[in-house]
Amino acid sequence: MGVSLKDIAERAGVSLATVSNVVNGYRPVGEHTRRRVQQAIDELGYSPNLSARHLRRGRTGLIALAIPELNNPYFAELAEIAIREAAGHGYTLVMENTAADRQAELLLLDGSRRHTIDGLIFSPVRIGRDEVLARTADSPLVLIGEGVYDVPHDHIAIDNVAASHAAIQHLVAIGRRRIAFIGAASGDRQSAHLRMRGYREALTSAGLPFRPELVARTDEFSRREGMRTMRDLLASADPPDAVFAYNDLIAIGALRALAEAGCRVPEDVAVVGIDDIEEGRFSSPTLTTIAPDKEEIGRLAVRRLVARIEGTEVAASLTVQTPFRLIRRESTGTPGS
Amino acid sequence: MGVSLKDIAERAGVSLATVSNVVNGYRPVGEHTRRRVQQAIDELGYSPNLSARHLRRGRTGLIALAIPELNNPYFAELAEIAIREAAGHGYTLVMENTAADRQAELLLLDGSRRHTIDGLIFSPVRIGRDEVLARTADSPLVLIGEGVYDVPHDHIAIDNVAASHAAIQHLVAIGRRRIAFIGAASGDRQSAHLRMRGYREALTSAGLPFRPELVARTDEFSRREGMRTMRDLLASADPPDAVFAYNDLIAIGALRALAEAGCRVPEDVAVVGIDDIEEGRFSSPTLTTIAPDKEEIGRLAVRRLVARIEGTEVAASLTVQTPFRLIRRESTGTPGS
DNA sequence: CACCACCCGTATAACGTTATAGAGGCACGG
DNA sequence: CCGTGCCTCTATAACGTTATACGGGTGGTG
Repeated sequence: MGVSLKDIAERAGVSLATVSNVVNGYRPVGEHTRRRVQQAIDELGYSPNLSARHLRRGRTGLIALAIPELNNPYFAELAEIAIREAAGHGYTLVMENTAADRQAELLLLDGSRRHTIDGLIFSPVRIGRDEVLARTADSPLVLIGEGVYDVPHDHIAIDNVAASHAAIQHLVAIGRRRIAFIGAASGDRQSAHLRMRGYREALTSAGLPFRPELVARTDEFSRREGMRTMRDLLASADPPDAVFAYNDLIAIGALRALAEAGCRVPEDVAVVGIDDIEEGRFSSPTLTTIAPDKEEIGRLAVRRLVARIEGTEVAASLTVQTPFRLIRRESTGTPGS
Repeated sequence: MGVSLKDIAERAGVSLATVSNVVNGYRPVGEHTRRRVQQAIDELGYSPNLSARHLRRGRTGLIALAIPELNNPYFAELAEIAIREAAGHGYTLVMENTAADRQAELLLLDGSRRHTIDGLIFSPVRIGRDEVLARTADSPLVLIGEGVYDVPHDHIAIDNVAASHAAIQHLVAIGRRRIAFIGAASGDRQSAHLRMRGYREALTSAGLPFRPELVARTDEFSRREGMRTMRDLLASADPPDAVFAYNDLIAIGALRALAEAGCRVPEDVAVVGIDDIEEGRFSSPTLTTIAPDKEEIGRLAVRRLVARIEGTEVAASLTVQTPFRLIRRESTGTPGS
């Protein structure tokens, strides 16, 4: 069915290798023959068979982006950026959904795609340093998001502890004293621990007490869980006057619970999230958030992975902390008002 | 680097072909040798090289899902379903973002992935029947979303006209008379025309006049545009008492504009969208919407594509209309209140 | 004029699979 | 005892590329 190099070669009256060289520009080809070959290519509508190319080259041209949930707009936005960047480097990006499942993460880390992909960009949730070190697959790995350190792989993340500090400081600055944290998690969710640590440290440095009853644990980082836990907090003996949420989705769930309970935001309860998803710019009230530089994270992750795959980058593994900034919106009171 | 069939064959003391047969189960293999081969596979940790397999089989194992925007939660949710379904059939799904750009759509439809993918699931925005008919690529194509008809390809969509009817009927039923439509579009956006037609027809059958000044055109189907156009409508001489939006994103933008203007929803203005994205279940107010069966659309699209690829399905092309239902939420007043 | 260097092009061997044709052994019926 | 057929297994030819080694001209140089 397809037009192959052979067809082009016959038509142009040259050898296979020459056509290949015209296509790849790997070796110089004389002006005259190049013309003829190019013309044959155009006429027959040739495009290379990637399976064959990849077989020969030992690469597949595919890279995977493994994220815990596609439905989380943060990851959808990140994926869009990564797909674009990958295409720019001649790679196709495939998405892998780990659903924040430990088994799925282990499988992916170490093999399920072993011969399918040239490299992996991975946002781990459930696994840590030991599991990453135990990996046997030999394709390059770039980690995104915090939680795993001191491993021989490139790593791109924001400083979660510092981000939490910024959020809490902002809430303190607008006069809040009883600041809750929604999104603490059980054992293996590393980044939840880091954001929690930042929360706790920032409270201390602001001279505020840490109150365990103001920390809400969630099973997942979803709107639903944000709503559920916010309701619980409101029903407690001494409800908070501010909420710092693990991410924007939880924050939006919290906003919903607050609206249902008839609480005014930010007057009664102020809310801050992390991620700066588009949704938070249009919610009522709009959501104050810590905005990571998604563009930078997505592009950098792809670039470093590609560099490793192609052997351009041989330096030791690198950890990059990308910048973030606080974006004030209505949920903590706009600067003007 | 990789372990190949050859390595397994040597270790197990059998031929290449036998190992291949054990792996694929294509031909029966004796119990004894099967054991030995399987053991060798386990010991050496073999996994097949997909590039080679695909080259040989003439298929890549990749299918593409081309959508206008990954950032639109509707498509993100659909993508997640399709990825899962594809994996279940042994295919890897790659996402293609057309950004609702005509050139990008044409390119994709007809070649950019010609040798990369076995089939394409396509949600066209800018192209119509003629362009689809002019396609030269020979891989199967499944269309999703409305707008292109009478082409020799499977096609899965909801009935946009009927969906619009349902939305308008609901608004009429709760007593609205001045119903606006946000999301009309210029020339080539087929589904916008269909939803607009349903809007117009439903008005007529409800005995309401069609008022051009209540139709708002948007450049894209985004929250931002929903907000902008809603503002314009509110500023007009005789603002609407209800809004039917092309999709939930626009509806959410409209909700935001209404909130900023101090309008009560649904008392002053009721709002209905289409898509049933998660976001609309947590917005304030929650959003009444027409819910397509995304699970069905995503799964069916993949299944039919795979059937075409593998030649299982040889029947003439089929158009399937998947069900939808109206979900009443706060933005049109809950049934109880 | 012989030699080397160079440029442009060719022939060919991989890459790891799978499908096809066929070889060897064994049982069975004639 | 031989042909026939089945059941396992093997040898091998593709699939479409790219990389390597090589050949045949041309021009410059000693």
